[in-house]
Amino acid sequence: MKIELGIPKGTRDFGPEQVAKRHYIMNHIREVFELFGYEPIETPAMELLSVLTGKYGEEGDQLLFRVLNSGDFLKDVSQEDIAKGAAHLANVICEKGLRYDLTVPFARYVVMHQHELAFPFKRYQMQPVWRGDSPQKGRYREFYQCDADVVGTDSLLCEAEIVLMITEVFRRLGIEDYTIKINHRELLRAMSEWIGAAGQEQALCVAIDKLDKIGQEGVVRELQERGFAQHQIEQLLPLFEVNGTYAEVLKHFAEQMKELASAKKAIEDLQAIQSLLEEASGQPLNTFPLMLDPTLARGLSYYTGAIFEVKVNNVAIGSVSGGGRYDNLTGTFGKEGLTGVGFSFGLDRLYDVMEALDLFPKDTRAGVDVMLVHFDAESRKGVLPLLQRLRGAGIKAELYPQADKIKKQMKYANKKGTPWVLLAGSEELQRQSVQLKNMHTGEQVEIAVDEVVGFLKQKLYNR
RNA sequence: GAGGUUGUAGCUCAGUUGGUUAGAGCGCCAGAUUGUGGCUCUGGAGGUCGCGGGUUCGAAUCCCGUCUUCCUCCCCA
Repeated sequence: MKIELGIPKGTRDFGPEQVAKRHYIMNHIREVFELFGYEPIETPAMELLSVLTGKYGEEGDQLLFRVLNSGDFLKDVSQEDIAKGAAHLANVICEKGLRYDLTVPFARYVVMHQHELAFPFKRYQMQPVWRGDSPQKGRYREFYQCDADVVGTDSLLCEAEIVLMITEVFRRLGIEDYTIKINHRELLRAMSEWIGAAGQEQALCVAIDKLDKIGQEGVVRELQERGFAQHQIEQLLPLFEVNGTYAEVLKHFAEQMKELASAKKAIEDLQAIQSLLEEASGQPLNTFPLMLDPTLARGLSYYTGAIFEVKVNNVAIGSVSGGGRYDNLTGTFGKEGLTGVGFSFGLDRLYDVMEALDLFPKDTRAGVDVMLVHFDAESRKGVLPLLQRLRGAGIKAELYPQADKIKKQMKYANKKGTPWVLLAGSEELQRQSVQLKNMHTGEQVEIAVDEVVGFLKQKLYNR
């Protein structure tokens, strides 16, 4: 019987080469997170739907993958439930779902473990998340987020350090041309108040967020469709023509909206972030690729303060990182008064960016340094002690396991990109020596068994 | 959720207005080279043309459905 092979839509397999590259990115991110004092945690792939729902806005809830209850999931279903439709029924027969991001599970974790934690609590987390939207470029149904959050402090130093972490990770990865966009939810609120549309900032955000995609005319049309009056739109438009440096944009808004409390809060925060960033780094703000973008909105509904998004320039992939401050995410889990801020790298998009810009080093693959070829049972036995000596010395080594022809063994090593091959037949073993062949250059030397470790160490580490 | 696109050998793709036995390159296997990969030469294996139905004497080709791929919108990492 032949079964149909495949993997679910929007998921992918990763081969050794891809995994090596993914680890390369994750290792750099991990190092930077730890450098800034964040500690790792992990949480389950599944969360209770009661934890997940209602945190991501309406759209987000629809993109949740639900997990069917085990056993007889129909036993408590009534005709009434069925009549109420699929959306209702899903809540009856599913009580678990795959996590949609790492921030909400983190908030849940903090509340559940609050007595064990030292606040401010700084954690990082690199795990897959799942979203049920249709796959396309840079968009997957299963992808990894590399998330760093701190809860229990409203210090804007955290925001400044997020900028520092982003720039440090990008520096290490070799990504040079990128933009960190920053905005503030209160500034968006101020804008909606300013045009007399208080409470409609959600609709406003969705429309103006598209400015760079559909242009000003498109945004006007979008705003009209969403029920904004002509005079409101006209009042709004000049705000987006403001461009210039972070400080200039900030100054513009400070002058325009000084009488609004919401604007005041946003402006104070953004100014504080600027000076903290300058003080922490010892560099003026213009050395950072930071842009104050009043049209940046971000859909996740739990953000309340500064929001971030990072875009790599000249690569057609969506944002590779995003985040922001959320004032009361733990409140819904019963722990009031905890404010948090965090951000996340999208590993898979970073991977796509690195690939597009050809930024991966050539030797990320985790193969062995040397493969031992054997000729027969006798020579295999003779070479086995050497295998362990190599490994003992920290040299990655393997012995081709079965009795195939030399040609086939060599081919195997070549295909895996193994840089060195060690051959030892009865003649060499009798002389207490082996043949070492460099697979890149084709050069081969005969060398005493006792000198192999030293020789390879020198060749491998003194390049 | 809306629109478009793709599917033929392991991979990348040809395949004419529907017409004999569906092709190429790369890869794979074997040999040239019985203790040496990568280059070269020779030979070989490998396909239910995504799946289901329909039109036709005849379908990879036309029609319908379905799944899948990739892309755009929405939204996001």
